[in-house]
Amino acid sequence: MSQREFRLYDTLTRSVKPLVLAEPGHLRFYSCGPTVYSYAHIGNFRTFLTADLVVRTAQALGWRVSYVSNITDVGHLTSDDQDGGEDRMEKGLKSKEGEAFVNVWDLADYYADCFKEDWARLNLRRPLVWPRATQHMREQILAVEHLIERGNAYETPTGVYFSVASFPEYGKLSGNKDRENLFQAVRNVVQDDNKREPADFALWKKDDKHLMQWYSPWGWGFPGWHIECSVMAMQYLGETIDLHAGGEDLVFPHHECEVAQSECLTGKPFANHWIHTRFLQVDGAKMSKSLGNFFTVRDLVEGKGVDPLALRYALISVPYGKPLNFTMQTLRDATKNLERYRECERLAILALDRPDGADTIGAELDALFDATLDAMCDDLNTSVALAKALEGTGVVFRESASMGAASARSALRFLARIGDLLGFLVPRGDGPVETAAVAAFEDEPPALVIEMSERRLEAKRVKDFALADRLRLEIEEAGWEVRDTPEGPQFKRRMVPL
RNA sequence: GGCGUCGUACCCAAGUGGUUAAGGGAAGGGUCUGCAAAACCCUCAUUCAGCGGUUCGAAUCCGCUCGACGCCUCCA
Repeated sequence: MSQREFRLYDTLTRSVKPLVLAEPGHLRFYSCGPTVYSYAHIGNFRTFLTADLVVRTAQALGWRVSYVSNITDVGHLTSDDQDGGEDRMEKGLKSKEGEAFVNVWDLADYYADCFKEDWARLNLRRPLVWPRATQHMREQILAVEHLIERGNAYETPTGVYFSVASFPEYGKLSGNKDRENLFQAVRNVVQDDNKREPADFALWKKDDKHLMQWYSPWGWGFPGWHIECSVMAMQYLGETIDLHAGGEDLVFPHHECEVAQSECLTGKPFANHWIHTRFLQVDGAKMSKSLGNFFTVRDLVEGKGVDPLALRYALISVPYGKPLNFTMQTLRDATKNLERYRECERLAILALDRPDGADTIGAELDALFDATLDAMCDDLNTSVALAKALEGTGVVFRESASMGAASARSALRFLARIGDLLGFLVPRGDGPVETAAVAAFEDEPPALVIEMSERRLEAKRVKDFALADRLRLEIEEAGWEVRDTPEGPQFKRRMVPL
């Protein structure tokens, strides 16, 4: 369909290079998802949005996409670790919010459901599967057995460990190649004297006291953190995948360890291309609960009345490879732009009823869509993509007064394509974002507001403008804005001051 | 200690060797409007943290200085 190359920065080779598919036209893509011990925050979602934009761009190129995004529901602790490490799921259960759950399984299910809800709110594409670690225990145990058979892993009194020395390429992804540095880097984590090398990491932890445990050839216990992704990626996508994604923190140790395990299991490259999303900051600092700058999607949407699609727009406004400093101003800017698209769409829909006329904007809009897609293919340059897409609204607005139905159809087609590619526009009447929060921005105002509006219209008719203005203020106090248009009053939910 | 990123207007931000330094937000002026809102038009960096260097030519390459930040530890 398209001759375009999809270029992405590759962590492994530290360069921007075209995404090469093992099977032409079919992208096999694995993205590391969250651990469901609490609500996912907007930083998590920045990473998932990167994956979403990869999927959308690939689809715009006409590729078939096999997209897998896991859910980690085993609470790996300070993982490779000593017994003092605290399990995150367990910690979640002991926390204040955790009191509501009967056990860690219940907790995991709850947070996984919330995660999917937030996923839908931000209009992320659903993956082919959402595999969960607990549902692939057998495969993980088999993988560990194979690694022992191949001499890449060994059993100790506390578990089964991967021998880093058995895989000379260990460190190729993160650059942690230097032995001394590597030992230095892991010095605090690894305090198991039975390990052959400090950098060796756990494939299986023996623990018959753990809240989540399974029976294995090594007795009761639970799997190491890294093995689940190796196993699930290979199960759903094959031994070599085209692209693997995650947050920048996962480069080491998680992805480094995935590479080691997977390549020792198959003797083949695990992933041909790796992308990592930079962390999001809030008000210039790392997001943390203690700084009070920690946001979840639901905090913003339910708590502050933020339009989830505006949140999406804000979160993709800076390319994934650069840090994004999220502020309320970011959100305001995004909201403003999104409103512009919605107004643009409204005018185009109105123009649909006019005579056809000549399509005066179709070609220009097609070119702008191409420019937008080009930007996305250039290492997901969302800043440029957003700029090009927004130019399209200007084209439509300039024509809007004289626009015939033919042009209107082109405008709507453009908006639909941009919506597909960037995901912040949802086709009317369509339901991928099936939440009340989104609906709230499109629904009718309450009867009281309608009634005030009618009184205001009457006041305007009799030219009692003082009364009309007073009524407008009252409507605003009720949380709505009125705009007078040739088609009658338009209502818009008043933006919550951020 | 190791690895890495960034510093462009009031704010966000593109641009990484060569026409007038994208775009958005905010701000100011104008058109339109009973007034607004939306939309449209105009204005808004001789300059890219600072200092040197390379080059015919640098925001873009090199060096130093200053400043901000991330990872290496559970983390997206």
